[in-house]
Amino acid sequence: MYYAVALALPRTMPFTYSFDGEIQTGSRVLVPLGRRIVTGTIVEGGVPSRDDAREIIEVLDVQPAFSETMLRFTKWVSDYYLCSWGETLEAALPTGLTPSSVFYARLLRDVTDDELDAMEARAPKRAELLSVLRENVGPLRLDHLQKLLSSQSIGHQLDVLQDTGVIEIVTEMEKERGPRTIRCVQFNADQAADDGALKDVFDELDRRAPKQSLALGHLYIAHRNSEPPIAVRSLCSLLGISASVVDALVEKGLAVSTDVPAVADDIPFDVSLARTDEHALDLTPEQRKVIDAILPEIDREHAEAPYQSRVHVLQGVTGSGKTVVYQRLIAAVLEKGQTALILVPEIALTPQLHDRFRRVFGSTVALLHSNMTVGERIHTWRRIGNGELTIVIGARSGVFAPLKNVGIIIVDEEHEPSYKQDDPAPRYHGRDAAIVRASFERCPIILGSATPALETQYNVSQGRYQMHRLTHRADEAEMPSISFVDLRVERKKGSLTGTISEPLADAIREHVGRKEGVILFLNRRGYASSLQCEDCGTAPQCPNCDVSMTWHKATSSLRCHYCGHHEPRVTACSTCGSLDVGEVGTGTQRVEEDVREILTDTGAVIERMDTDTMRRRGSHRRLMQRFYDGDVDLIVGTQMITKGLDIPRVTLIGVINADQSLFQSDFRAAERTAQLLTQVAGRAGRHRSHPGRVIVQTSSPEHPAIVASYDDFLQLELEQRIEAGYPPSTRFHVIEISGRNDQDVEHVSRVLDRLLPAEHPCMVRFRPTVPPIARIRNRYRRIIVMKNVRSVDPNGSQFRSILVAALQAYNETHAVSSVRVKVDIDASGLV
DNA sequence: AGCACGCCGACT
DNA sequence: GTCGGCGTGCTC
Repeated sequence: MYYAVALALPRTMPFTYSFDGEIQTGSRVLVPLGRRIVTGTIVEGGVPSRDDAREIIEVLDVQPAFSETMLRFTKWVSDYYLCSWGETLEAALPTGLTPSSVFYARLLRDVTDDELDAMEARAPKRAELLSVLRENVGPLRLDHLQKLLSSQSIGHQLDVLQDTGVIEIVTEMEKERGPRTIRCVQFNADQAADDGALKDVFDELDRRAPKQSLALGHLYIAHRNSEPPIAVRSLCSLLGISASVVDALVEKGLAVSTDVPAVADDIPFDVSLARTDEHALDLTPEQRKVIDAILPEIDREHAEAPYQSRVHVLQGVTGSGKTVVYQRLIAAVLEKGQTALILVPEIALTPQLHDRFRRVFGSTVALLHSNMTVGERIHTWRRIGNGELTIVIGARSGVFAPLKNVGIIIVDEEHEPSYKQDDPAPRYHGRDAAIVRASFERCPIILGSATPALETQYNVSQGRYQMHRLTHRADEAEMPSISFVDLRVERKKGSLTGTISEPLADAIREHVGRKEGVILFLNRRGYASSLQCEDCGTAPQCPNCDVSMTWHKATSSLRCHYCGHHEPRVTACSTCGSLDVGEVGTGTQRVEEDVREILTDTGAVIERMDTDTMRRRGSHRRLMQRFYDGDVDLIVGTQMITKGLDIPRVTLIGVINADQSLFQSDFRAAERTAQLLTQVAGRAGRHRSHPGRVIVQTSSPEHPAIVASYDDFLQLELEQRIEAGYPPSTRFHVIEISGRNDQDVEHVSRVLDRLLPAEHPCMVRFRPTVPPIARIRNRYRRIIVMKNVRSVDPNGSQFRSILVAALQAYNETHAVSSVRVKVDIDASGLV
């Protein structure tokens, strides 16, 4: 029997393998690939035979990892975003469920010092390899060995050593890691059968090993009270004993130890930041209306005519109670025995959301996020697959959660750019993929946001999506008052304290003086400033990328955001040698210093929140807690601050420079700016007793993205986009060509330029250009921008066949492997 | 994507 | 001979 197996190789069709037996479609299998062993997925059985077909080594699943629906869905993603099916299937599986082979080197005999010395002269590399291997006891992983020798390739040396019989290469499979476990102990119940024997045991222990007696006594009482096994660590710290005491009890058979899966996401957050028992809360009339509109789609009978999945948009101002609407609808879905999928942009930043769902739905809520360990993720994924967990809250990749019988999908903050994946294939959009999944699942989908994306708003106006609005805050708090400070005027007056104008400074003092919470928001991508020579204007550049490096004062280092390169502070300008190198630009660190100056001697506690300070697990949550409790007066932060922040104490929000995200060479810059400002303003003034205030500093107080209402802005922006031929009137795609050698890259860009038709009614295509960042990670770049005109080519099929034909022609006849060609469908706009 | 294979130039 | 540094082509 021959099977089509999808492998995570770029632009390849599934491979054919043989197997003596039946395997269900969607199962993961281990197959040989060259000299490696990799995990693939059975996508079809009973395919035509091939002479060169090799045999499937092992079937990894009893129950297929992918359902029929998920196979069709992942196939759609691969076709739409132009990658191989195997790449999408790999992205859909948690890391760790796609084991592959690992190679080890093992020393076969002793190597003497003399032998090594002799080798040193002729083959230094080989000698070094052997000596490293000799130092280590046992086999050494080849990738580890390569790192130890800091070498690109050690293949040749290994071959020679293997041929001469000094070493052997062992192949092993990566072991699949289970969930993180905690070692627990409990009393061995068999011992309790006979009270007399038990007493003897304790008497003996009291004489010989009092600590063991103490521990056993504790375990015995726990056992009598039918308590669950206790963690060894807790027992030890409780009784002040060491783990060896417990080991001894286990050794004697008096106690049993078990490994219990640890639950990762139970970092307690004990304040109920909002309503505690929201499920019992009365709904506002607006909420009621939305629920009533969507509920019939959930309550419909299966027997009814095939249901066409509907897309609902829920536009609700901050605090209008979107979450409650989600919860009510999900409750209805669960009642029918179905499951629910919730996508959020960045889970690590929205712990409250999880708390709120946990409170209502208990332990059936699964969280999938990047901070989980491999084991935790696998454990959760399995429990979702077997129906133990019925509600999934996940980031972008959560769209691939193995839920069965999905009854509703919710994409919260649907406008967030982070839903678009851009580096490893598939370069999919989480929201758009979710809409497609909903249609495969035949269930309704809700796109929620206070500031819907322009595309979404456009689809509403075209009648494709159904709009629902929540215009009032559920807590009946008033909307904050917004005022603008013209930075141009303030600058002329000379009234700025660094980055902060006098009106904002006054407001900060006033609100902090009243012990109310203040947030200062910096809306720029990135978070640090850079250095610049004051004589010639040169800024230190990254050696690998054509960008200026950012200046991190705390570590006194320069860093590149694109490749991660970092180096210590430069003392002199690399171009003119001047020693006057100063800081430019505004980062949170800079703003923090300015605030400290303004609040000197007030004893105010000021904290910073950006990717730098929030790297550690749980630090975001802890800072929020302190802010909530009033232990922190003011937070300076980046966009991160707009997420999941729900703190009544906050009565003043200052936007340091609203223009900073406005003038970027990207067609979504204005939209993003308007969204950020609307979102951040919504964070103020949560209670009637504390009216909120928002102060926006800007140099363009006339720009609609800054001063207009969000809905008005969308209207204006839509006209401009249509005029310029940008989404939503077109689909925006980018081909990126990159490589080490600029000439090769240039050559390939010309080849592609030739292969793609210059003109076609269904598209507007640009000639290859050098992007604003001409080099990243030492690779030179070109881009070809293409706009697929929707009015001519409604479903994009015309454009698709043109593009696929060009790429195929390139790969078959012109491909240069030193140059990489990547296609970004529905690109974000940042090139 | 990995990885082997082959070719070249440098060094010894 | 050794070694590193590419570019090229293949993996059922």
